[in-house]
Amino acid sequence: MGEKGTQTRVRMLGAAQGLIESGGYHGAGLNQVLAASGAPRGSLYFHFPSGKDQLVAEALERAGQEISALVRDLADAGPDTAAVVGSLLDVLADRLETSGWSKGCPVATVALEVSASNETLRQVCAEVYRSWESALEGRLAADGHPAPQDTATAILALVEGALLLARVQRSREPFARVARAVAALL
Amino acid sequence: MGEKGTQTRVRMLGAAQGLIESGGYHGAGLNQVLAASGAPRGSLYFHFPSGKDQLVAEALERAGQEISALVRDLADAGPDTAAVVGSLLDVLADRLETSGWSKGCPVATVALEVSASNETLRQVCAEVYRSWESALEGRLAADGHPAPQDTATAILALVEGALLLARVQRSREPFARVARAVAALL
DNA sequence: AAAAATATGTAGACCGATCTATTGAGAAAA
DNA sequence: TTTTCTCAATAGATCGGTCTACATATTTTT
Repeated sequence: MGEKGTQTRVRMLGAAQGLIESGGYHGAGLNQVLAASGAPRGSLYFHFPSGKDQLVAEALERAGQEISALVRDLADAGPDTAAVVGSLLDVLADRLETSGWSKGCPVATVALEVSASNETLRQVCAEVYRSWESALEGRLAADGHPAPQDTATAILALVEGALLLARVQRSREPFARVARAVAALL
Repeated sequence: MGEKGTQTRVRMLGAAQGLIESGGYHGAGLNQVLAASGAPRGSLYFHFPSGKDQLVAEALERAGQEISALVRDLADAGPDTAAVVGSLLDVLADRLETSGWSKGCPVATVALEVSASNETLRQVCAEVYRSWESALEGRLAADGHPAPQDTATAILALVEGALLLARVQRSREPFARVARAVAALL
């Protein structure tokens, strides 16, 4: 794989990631991905021989790793779990608002869209959530928290719920309320 | 509106509701709605002159009212909020599992799909969530709970998060964990 | 070092399928 | 008879995917 090839590939993945995040699987039409990345149609099937599903799967994995890295960074920096989750909510709320309420959870939309119709992509999404959950659980266990597994799942559910509600209502309010609830929970 | 007309209309709404719930906006193709309801193409545009968006909007409102009624019934029956939320989670988990992991939140998928591209439907979804939230808040306030607003939003976020995670992972486990977290929260 | 051969990408025309929407004739109900 | 509603044919756009020709590197051969 030459230099130019990788560049095009990365551009296409980035374009797909952005479109998926704001409009899900069906919101990321191949024509739009191509237009956004400036690549012609043939290049897509050169770099992603299995077509759209392969492109979407790789874009989801990339997005998943980005959030994982974010959680890891915050987890290393924060004094305790409560502070970590607090700043995670802040970062996500900022990201959502500054994007014009279009960038919420990068996998939730696809997860719900395809969970009943595309087993491969469903598993990709499940794996992403699993990795986030275990990152949270690790930090909770390190803090000596009782029931780290239950709490990690609950925090993930709260964050996903907040992302959904805030996006639909176009308001940071759900984040603020959830943050206070998390403080009470931990 | 005659008897036969209403029947067709209701059948179409029901078909749309089911398809939307398992595959979202794009999962509910008009051909599928028509096939599932046994109605011809022309009838759809007779009963829903504004086309697909009107059909989807009414289906979402119907689904919203069904869940509102469920929450209201449970809220009237349960001894306290913790018990109410517990049985709500049970009912939703049963519904999800028995449907083959296809019936989660009836509005979440559409909400995420269209929140950046269809202002009308976005507002319909926002209104549905608002009504559920206020139903929860009412029960919390009646129980004399401190910060009923924060807690209602947090519970709704938890429930939505659990529906998402359980559906993607095809497991009741997220419900069980969230239920224990809710018990700790209340 | 020059030339030939091979691998790596680019480029867009084109295909069948599917999508939502429109139309108008005619059956059923009031 | 007039309104209500059904029914299928059809339109036009867009979808994901395939195909072949072409350009640009990289390697091999002479």
